Amino acid sequence: MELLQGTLDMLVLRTLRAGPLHGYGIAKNIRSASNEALDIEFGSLYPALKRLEMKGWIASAWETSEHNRRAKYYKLTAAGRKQLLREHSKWADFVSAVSRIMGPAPEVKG
Amino acid sequence: MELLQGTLDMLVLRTLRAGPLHGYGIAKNIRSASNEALDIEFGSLYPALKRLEMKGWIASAWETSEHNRRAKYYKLTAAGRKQLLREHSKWADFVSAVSRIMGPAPEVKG
DNA sequence: TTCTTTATATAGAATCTCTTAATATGGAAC
DNA sequence: GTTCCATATTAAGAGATTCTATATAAAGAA
Repeated sequence: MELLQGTLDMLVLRTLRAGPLHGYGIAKNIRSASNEALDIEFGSLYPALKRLEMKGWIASAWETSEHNRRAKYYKLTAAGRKQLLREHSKWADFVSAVSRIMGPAPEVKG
Repeated sequence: MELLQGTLDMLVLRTLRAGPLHGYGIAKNIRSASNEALDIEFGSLYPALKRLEMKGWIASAWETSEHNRRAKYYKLTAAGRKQLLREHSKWADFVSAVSRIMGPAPEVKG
């Protein structure tokens, strides 16, 4: 599923709240946590991780993965934690505003 | 407020469901219907209207507005109505998937 | 005649996501 | 040993949408 622009960063930060994880793991985590509804493309994810690190919201370190491969582990910084709160709150406001206009979702068609 | 990419078209279609309206009116309508939360920029709206018309989801005609000015009135086509259903349903699915991951919105800070 | 509101349009920048492809290694299967 | 699959990262380029800024124009009020 294509993501709406702007949600990826938030989803990544939220996923890292549970602890450090490498890129591949983040993507798998989001995918399974959403019941396969959200499929993160690596071509979107890695630029996003770079972005988030440049902004100081996550920090990275090379380590060995649980499958004995080298992998870059990312973890939330204190600033990232605050950013996550801001983004979550903003997202909730946005969804609420859009829902006010859209009304109840249409019936699922056979 | 910045819109998430992809929601503008849906909001426009939804607004036109109530009847034909010109661009300026659509923007004002969305703004007030969202309690001033969603502020549509004209630089986003007019390209969107062009896009929607090219796709056959809306049709336009020049008329005289309620303030006696020339204005281009847009109305939903049958295809636009179907498209609106699709987009609304997809939006609901997306919000549901993201919410599953994000959990409850954070408390509002003073 | 000046200001505010109504009304449309376009160019260009900024941003994000997606497609595609390249690279590399560990472990299992054969 | 070598082939295949899952794991893991990276980068280039395209595509799409939104935003900033600007130009134009006319009705009506002051």
